[in-house]
Amino acid sequence: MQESSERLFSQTVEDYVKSIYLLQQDFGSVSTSELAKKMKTSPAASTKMIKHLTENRLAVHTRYYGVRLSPAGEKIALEIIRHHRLIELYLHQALGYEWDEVDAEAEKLEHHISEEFEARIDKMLDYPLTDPHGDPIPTRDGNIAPRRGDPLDKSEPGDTLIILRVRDSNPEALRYLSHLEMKLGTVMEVMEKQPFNGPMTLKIGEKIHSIGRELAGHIFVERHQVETAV
Amino acid sequence: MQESSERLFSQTVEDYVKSIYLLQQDFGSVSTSELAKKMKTSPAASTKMIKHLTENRLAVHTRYYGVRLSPAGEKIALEIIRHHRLIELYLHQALGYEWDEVDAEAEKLEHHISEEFEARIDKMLDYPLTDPHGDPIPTRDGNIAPRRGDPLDKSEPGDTLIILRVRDSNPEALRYLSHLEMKLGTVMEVMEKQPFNGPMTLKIGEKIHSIGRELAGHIFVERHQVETAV
DNA sequence: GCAATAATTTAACCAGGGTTAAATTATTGA
DNA sequence: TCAATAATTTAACCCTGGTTAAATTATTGC
Repeated sequence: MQESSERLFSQTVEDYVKSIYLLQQDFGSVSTSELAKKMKTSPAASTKMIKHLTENRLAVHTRYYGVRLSPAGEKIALEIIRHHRLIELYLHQALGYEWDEVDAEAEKLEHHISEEFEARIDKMLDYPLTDPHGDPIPTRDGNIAPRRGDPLDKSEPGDTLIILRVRDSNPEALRYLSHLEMKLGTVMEVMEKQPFNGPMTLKIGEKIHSIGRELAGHIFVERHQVETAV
Repeated sequence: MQESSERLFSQTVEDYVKSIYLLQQDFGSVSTSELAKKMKTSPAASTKMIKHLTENRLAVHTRYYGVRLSPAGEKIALEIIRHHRLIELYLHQALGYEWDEVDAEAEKLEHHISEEFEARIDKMLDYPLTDPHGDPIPTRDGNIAPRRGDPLDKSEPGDTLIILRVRDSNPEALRYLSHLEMKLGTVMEVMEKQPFNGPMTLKIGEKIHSIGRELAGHIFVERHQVETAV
């Protein structure tokens, strides 16, 4: 297919750059095999693309070590991520998608909307700051707020917490969380934390739930200020 | 890039099939060069794709004569056209796009929406029958109503007409028509038709407008039944 | 310190969808 | 009818983004 007239880099390049961005924010730099795994291709394909990105000054690579985006690469990543998160929120707010359904749809659309479309949904959503999973939406000029919250599995019994963000990677997990009434803004108290990486017991409203440590690591929380009477 | 898991044919194939459909509805069968022109590629590329479509039983080709879609090809074309026209209408109704802006945006999105998305906007628009240019929207099971209206340049002075459909191909023309208050449903009377392919004079409300014969050929109308008192 | 293992890179290849140039077939007008 | 022209097809090529297999480099355990 012929490349769109207004796009500078192919959809494939956009996808790789976005993936590097998301991986490097957790690990600083990204290995060939991590990238290959995320892109569902062979390490050889990953190596080739890294070379290509480096030649186009979108990334900096240290052989046998890893890759990082250059400022130019980061700019592109943030544009795509902005599209992705705006679309996710739009699907949720305007079309009634659940938070576990938005990622897959946004994944396809993010490369194909115009600046016009971006501007219109941004306005319609009243210039939102976060997507349906609590991730920050980059601004049009390429700024992004830090991700909020600490992993729930680091909290201790007695803590009263509010959910600020969840990992968007696993739709099943998201559906399970909805089912437990755990959503953005939900307030809960940590009751117990079983040893040997065992489950955590949480009090949500009047209900008690128990969730595994791994799932807890996908939920990001902050201490909740208990409201005080005047 | 890797092909999407749920799509059977590439976006390029989808685009060619759609173009063949649109061309063949005017001319019965489509020549290599017509197709190449529409796709903005070389005739050689067009020939190759025609061969590919034929091998995949999406089209039937007679060498040095032309190509037609098979029923399977037509089915794919109608799916894409359904996407296209639903998206156009959605952009118009839900996001305030003008009728001259919707085509370009829909052109890109039509290949990347899910069945889910299609179903949701279809419902939101209350199962519409036509797009913002008056073209019929195919049903989900692949039926399509005939295109309505006859070209305005075939009408004669004295005719009272209603606009049912316009060619969507030229955004500038569409903008010009809006500017003259000529939209779907607009009623007008033909006052004059200059000889030698000269302009037509039209009465719209209390205003008189004159438009060229070629533009008139892009407007499709039907005799308007004058409302009679009870 | 070095052999075994794991990760990375290179090499050789493939398919899709483009290109231009040359060859072929149809069509048309004298 | 037949030469000139126009359209179409074929051939040879390119680029992107994949693959697998082989070669190279790092890392780790003894």
